[in-house]
Amino acid sequence: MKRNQVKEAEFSQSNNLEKAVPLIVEWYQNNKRDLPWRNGANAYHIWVSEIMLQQTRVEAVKSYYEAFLKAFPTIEELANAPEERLLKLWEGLGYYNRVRNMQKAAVQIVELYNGQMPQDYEQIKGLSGIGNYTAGAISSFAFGIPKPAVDGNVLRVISRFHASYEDIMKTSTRKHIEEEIEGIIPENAASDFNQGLIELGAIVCVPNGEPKCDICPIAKLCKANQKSVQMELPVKKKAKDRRIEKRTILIIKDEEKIAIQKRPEKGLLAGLYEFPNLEGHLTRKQLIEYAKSIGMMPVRIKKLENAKHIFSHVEWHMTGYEIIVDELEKTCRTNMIFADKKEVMGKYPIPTAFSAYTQYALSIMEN
DNA sequence: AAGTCGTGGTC
DNA sequence: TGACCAAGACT
Repeated sequence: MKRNQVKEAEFSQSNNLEKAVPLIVEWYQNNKRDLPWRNGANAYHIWVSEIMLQQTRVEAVKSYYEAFLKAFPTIEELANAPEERLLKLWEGLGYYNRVRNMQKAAVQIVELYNGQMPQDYEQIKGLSGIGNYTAGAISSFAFGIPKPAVDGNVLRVISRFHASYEDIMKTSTRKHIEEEIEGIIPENAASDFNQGLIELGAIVCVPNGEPKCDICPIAKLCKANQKSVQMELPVKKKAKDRRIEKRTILIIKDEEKIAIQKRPEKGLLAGLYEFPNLEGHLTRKQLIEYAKSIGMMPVRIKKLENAKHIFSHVEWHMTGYEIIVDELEKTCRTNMIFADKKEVMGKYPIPTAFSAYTQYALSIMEN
């Protein structure tokens, strides 16, 4: 296709989407959900919500959002928080680098922008953990800056709107859609338009099951609706298979405390805490061998239930043992930490992956 | 460009 | 049950 024909095609598509703009804005103003982060337009609050919402459902975010802002009411307080406290507040939300990057950005904001979110798209995008989508969301939601905020909802809505079979996982597809939106985003309603597009994807042009075209404000303009191909779209290359890892989890306990340890600073669940664990499914014999090697004095060993945890790209198939030892802290030659029940619950961030064993550990500890 | 990085809901 | 999916960013 020649250059002028490409331009013409883009123009005719944009022209059609342009007709939808006022419909989306009006629909959003009349149909938006009442969500905690939609009270006012506080840039910090919007930022926190957008980071939490990345790859995460609204219902899961709500309670974390409230607790996080209560703990850190200002960007400066976030910048000064101990990492362990941050991670404890993020415990169970997943993608823990999000909160570490958010703190890095908070430090940048304190040092460069006097503790206030800059009101400039490029400066916002320059902050840690803020990519194209989140920069556009903060810029437009908080400040009305007319930049696109293209997330998974928008990709789905637009690819259906044009009945486009471009793979939405490709960088090039997202770029095309961002450019198209940049061309038609209304200067005086950037926030409502961007949020409307997202909200439309969230509650009308839904990802699971049949989209609700009967209540969609732009159904008449939608190519997928006209051609009845909504369920085929968007096109998304399927994820590759997960690898399986076998692990043996150890609940090592003396009369009052349980052993935990800090995970490495990089990689899966970086910087969080875990129960000591070993690769593979160990036999009782191997376990006793291991206990001896670190100077542990096992009094009793009990096999625990198996558990499985599924991550995006790996599965843990776990088995566990409870090991009762004598004088834990005096005999163990490791970097383990010995925590009481209160500390396991309220201080150390322990990911959900271990939940079966965390529950068991808590059940056998005294208050 | 493709792999990494969590968890819980849905069909 | 298992596969897919969710307001992505980083390397």
